[in-house]
Amino acid sequence: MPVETPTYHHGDLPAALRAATAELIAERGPTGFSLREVARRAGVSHAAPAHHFGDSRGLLTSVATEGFVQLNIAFAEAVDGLTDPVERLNACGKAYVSTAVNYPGHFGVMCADEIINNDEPEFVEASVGAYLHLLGIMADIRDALNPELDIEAAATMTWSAVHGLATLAPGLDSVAEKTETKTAPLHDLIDQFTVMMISGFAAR
Amino acid sequence: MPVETPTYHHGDLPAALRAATAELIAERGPTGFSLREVARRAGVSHAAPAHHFGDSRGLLTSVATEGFVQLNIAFAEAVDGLTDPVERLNACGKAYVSTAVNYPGHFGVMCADEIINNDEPEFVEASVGAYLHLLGIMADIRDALNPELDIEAAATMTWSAVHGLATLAPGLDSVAEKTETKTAPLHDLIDQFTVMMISGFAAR
DNA sequence: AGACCAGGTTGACAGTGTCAAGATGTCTCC
DNA sequence: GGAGACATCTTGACACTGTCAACCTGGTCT
Repeated sequence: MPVETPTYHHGDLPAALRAATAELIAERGPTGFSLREVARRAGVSHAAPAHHFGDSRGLLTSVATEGFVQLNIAFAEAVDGLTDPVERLNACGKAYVSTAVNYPGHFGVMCADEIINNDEPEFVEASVGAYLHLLGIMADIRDALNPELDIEAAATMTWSAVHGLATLAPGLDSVAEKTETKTAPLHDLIDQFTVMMISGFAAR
Repeated sequence: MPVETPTYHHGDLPAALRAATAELIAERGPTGFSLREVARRAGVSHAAPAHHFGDSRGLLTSVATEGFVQLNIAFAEAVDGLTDPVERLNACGKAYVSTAVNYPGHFGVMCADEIINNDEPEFVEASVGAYLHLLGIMADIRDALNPELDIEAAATMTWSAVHGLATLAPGLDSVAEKTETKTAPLHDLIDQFTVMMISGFAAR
């Protein structure tokens, strides 16, 4: 996330545009996004965003980058003080889902490769950083539990599982209603998830 | 998926429109979808789709429904002849990812609650059917391995894991490139996934 | 034969992203 | 302090979009 220097006309228009974008996507989903609506909410003319972000992909990429930066912060806070790699993995899983739930607008574009410039340097740095963080935890787990663990595969599986959970989370209740079944709280699901993954990772 | 009776003007316009929609979404993603472009590809005027699907949500819902119907077929074919519940779960996981990869246009809208009418009866029937299929396998696994297994939680986790994998699959290679790591083939990942999940389900 | 209607077309409307051109405030340099 | 120079934002235009109303048109039924 680039730090924009406050400008004279508007306090910090780029930040305001990102906030409005996240808000709008949280309300209507990525397809409901509209550059003009964002400009309207930020109180500027329809062409103002172009001056900071080029086109709408640029703005969405900036929001996605901000989301990954936020995710990295959440990861760092989650593992703070934890030494046991298993606990660290669990904490990061919860942090991932929490971030997705708390920043739905950001999360909606973070993995939407179709609508962002996923080779923009700042975006690459933030997203790869998050992945490397997970990979580091996996390396610790390998060292502690199972020297033969394929850490890349384990990281991919963990990311997939948590990402899927975060993606489907908003619809889980509606499915439970239709099928007349129950849904466990997200928090508990992640705990069970971690237990399963870990027992799998340890099992060689 | 409703079976449309061939009409006199066009052979089977609804099916042609669904096919064009899936093709378009596969190319440009859900946000790149355009009703007029779909009509253009089907060789009809821009207002023709409305006659069959009401608005664009109706068309997208129909495509999503078709995707779930296809998924149910894939599930049925995958488990055909298999008696061991663990093998059935593994086969369904692969069928899920295969369907997502083979029908990217359909997959892109199947879980996109923001842009479809997810309470349309035909859609509910098809999507709930797929979930119930998974739930049935989980019940078999519970009976065979662990009577205390929470099958709803297990089903949610499995669906999340496989869905996440299917969602992230297109981007895995690009991530591997950026981080200079390796990515195992999808097929192998699912195998490892199943082993892990099963050992988790059986535990305790 | 005549009415009816599903299926499709045409034309209009407001809304969209993007581009070019103009306005306006702030900075630097002499 | 005045004058460019520049970043920032506005205005206006263009082609495109989804949706609606009005209009044809080929097939069906009584």
